[in-house]
Amino acid sequence: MLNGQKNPSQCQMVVALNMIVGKWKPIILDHLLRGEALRFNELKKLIPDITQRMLTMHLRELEEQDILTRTVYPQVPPKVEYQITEYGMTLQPILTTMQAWGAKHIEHMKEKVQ
Amino acid sequence: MLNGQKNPSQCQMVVALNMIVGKWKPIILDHLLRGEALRFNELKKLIPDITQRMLTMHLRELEEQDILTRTVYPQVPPKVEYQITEYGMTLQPILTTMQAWGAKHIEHMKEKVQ
DNA sequence: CCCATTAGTATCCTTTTTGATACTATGTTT
DNA sequence: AAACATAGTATCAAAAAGGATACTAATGGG
Repeated sequence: MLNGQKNPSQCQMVVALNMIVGKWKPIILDHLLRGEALRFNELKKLIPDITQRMLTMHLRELEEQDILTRTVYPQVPPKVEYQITEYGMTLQPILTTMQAWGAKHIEHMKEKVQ
Repeated sequence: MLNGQKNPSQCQMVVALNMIVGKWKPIILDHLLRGEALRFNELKKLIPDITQRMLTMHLRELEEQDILTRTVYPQVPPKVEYQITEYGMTLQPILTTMQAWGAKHIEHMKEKVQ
């Protein structure tokens, strides 16, 4: 399972992990994985506590990694749409697996407390 | 898929993610998921570039989350063994899914460069 | 008595990540 | 002419993560 363990960034798991780590990235991905294009401000409203700066940064990183597309409509005021790519959709199994595990883990923690 | 999106830490995906993020955590988990108990120094040798500090910190976090057990043998020099728990084993699907995706992504990146 | 061994701690420092806040461009509307 | 809307930047500050290095305890062996 491990390859290149000298530097973690050569490890296949870590390569995958790096696509989804970032304080708000899984949440952004989750919204976009529903398939519809979303404007910057729509995402901002869906994720109220994110700062514009972090939203921009995460979106730019995901764009650079072919996970989403950024489409600028030459209008004023500006309109910019973000949409998941086909390649980005391949991340779905990772997020789904994590979501299922996370749900169970929340139960696990409740038991521990009692 | 999203629940509690106000604070990312309430999101099920993020809960799962938090178990495996940390520079060396997936690598530690990968070694322990093979099932055998490993001593501190054995892990250190398997992961040469990790510092003792980070190894200790990651192991303690994983222990606290019921992912592994820490067994101290009262000997001198000390012997401490770390072993994955049954609960920790349930992380396997996440890591396997990520590993498969990571492998494909490395190919994807190669194509992009050429 | 001194050294080696193991599994750590303690301290300080650097890097990375995230946050707060203010600012910008530019057409449209009032 | 001023205000508004959108999608950002820029700058500085704070917090979190990680790294470097030195130190420790206890005992067995030489």
